[in-house]
Amino acid sequence: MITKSEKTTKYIIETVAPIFNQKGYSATSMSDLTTATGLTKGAIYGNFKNKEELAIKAFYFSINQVLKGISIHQNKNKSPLQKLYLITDFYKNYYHFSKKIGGCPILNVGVNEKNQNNKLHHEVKLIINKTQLNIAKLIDQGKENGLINKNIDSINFSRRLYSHIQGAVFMTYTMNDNNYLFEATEEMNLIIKNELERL
Amino acid sequence: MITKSEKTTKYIIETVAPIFNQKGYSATSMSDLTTATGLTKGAIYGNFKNKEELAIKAFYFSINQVLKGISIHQNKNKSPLQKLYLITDFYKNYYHFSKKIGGCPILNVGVNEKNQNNKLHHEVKLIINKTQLNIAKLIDQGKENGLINKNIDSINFSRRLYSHIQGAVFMTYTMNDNNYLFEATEEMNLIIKNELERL
DNA sequence: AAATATTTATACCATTTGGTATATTTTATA
DNA sequence: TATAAAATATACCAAATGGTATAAATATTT
Repeated sequence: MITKSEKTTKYIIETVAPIFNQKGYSATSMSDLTTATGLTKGAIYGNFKNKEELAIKAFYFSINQVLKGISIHQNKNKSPLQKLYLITDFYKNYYHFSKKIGGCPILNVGVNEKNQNNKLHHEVKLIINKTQLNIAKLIDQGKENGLINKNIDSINFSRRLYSHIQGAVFMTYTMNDNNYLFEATEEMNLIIKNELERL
Repeated sequence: MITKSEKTTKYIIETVAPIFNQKGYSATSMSDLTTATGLTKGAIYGNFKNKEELAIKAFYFSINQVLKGISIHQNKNKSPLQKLYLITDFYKNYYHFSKKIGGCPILNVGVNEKNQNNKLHHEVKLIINKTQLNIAKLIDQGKENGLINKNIDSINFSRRLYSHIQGAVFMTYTMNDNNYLFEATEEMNLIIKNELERL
């Protein structure tokens, strides 16, 4: 059964996540959260230990939105090689996608919480490592299927790809210019084709 | 003649710049600044209109440290093509370099002040545009010298290069792993060689 | 429907925030 | 060295900060 507080807990997290994502942990005040939710501090502190706990849960909510988005997009094809292309394709629309959740949580928390909130920053590192490993796994599967060049260092390629993507995300956001993501997608697709694909 | 306040003004900016760079504008408090400088609020507000004005001057100080670093490094060679390689080479040591000034001011302000301090965010956009234009100019000079392929779209290539660099800067900082910058430098050098250089 | 448990609102707390008016000290000028 | 000017320190301000104790209201159970 779903209790009342479970519902409000969920409601708070969902309403608050984009705010934390936009402003960062320390720049987001409790009053930001009460006005956004329409609730009082009593309600918030009744469901969360403190601001930090709420921020971490909100971060996980935002991250899951992104991961779900990627996952759904990837399911459009079963081939591991095509799944790689679907990743770069997902990021083509990432500016529009992530705007709805207050920006890219990985970029924002990665930069904002470095030397600030260590717990949050720890979480973002875990997510990045996990994502990179998933990409590397795809490459390994492609090798087994004979679609991807066996000489490729999977984890190294995955790191390069991820770094490339995040660079374009940063530029697109900072310059408010979608083209960085478009250009990077094209470039990455070429790299995948030239370096990964087995002729 | 150099007045007393000009000296303290400079001292304040230099001491305070890495703090703003690390923590961001809103997370840096006046008390952070007084304890770091050993001065009182009276001294600071005697030399700066408010926290924002100081933050902007501090940002410019940090940025100039980076631009100076690049400039000095570039002066090692006169060829525009070699100057491009010297840019990527500069970023090989950028983690160590920028740590001394509290991180990469472009990355930090670009992300931190998006939707926060508009003045600061405006400044970072100007710097990025300026830097990208400078890279494009180098490419154009290389074309004139006959060293660089004339079919290259200079500004497009410059944007890609810059995006690539910032991605590696983000990853290196967030993951506390220098290798992202090393790997990106290698990759960029190859791209320059394969796409830009005229055989 | 009454009693109990859960959830939310209210009112408060000490501390910190950015900023200012003024007193004090330090520096430059006469 | 006395005096004027500039720079810094002190003491304060209202507003906002994260957090809490408790009262009120809402659900749940009996």
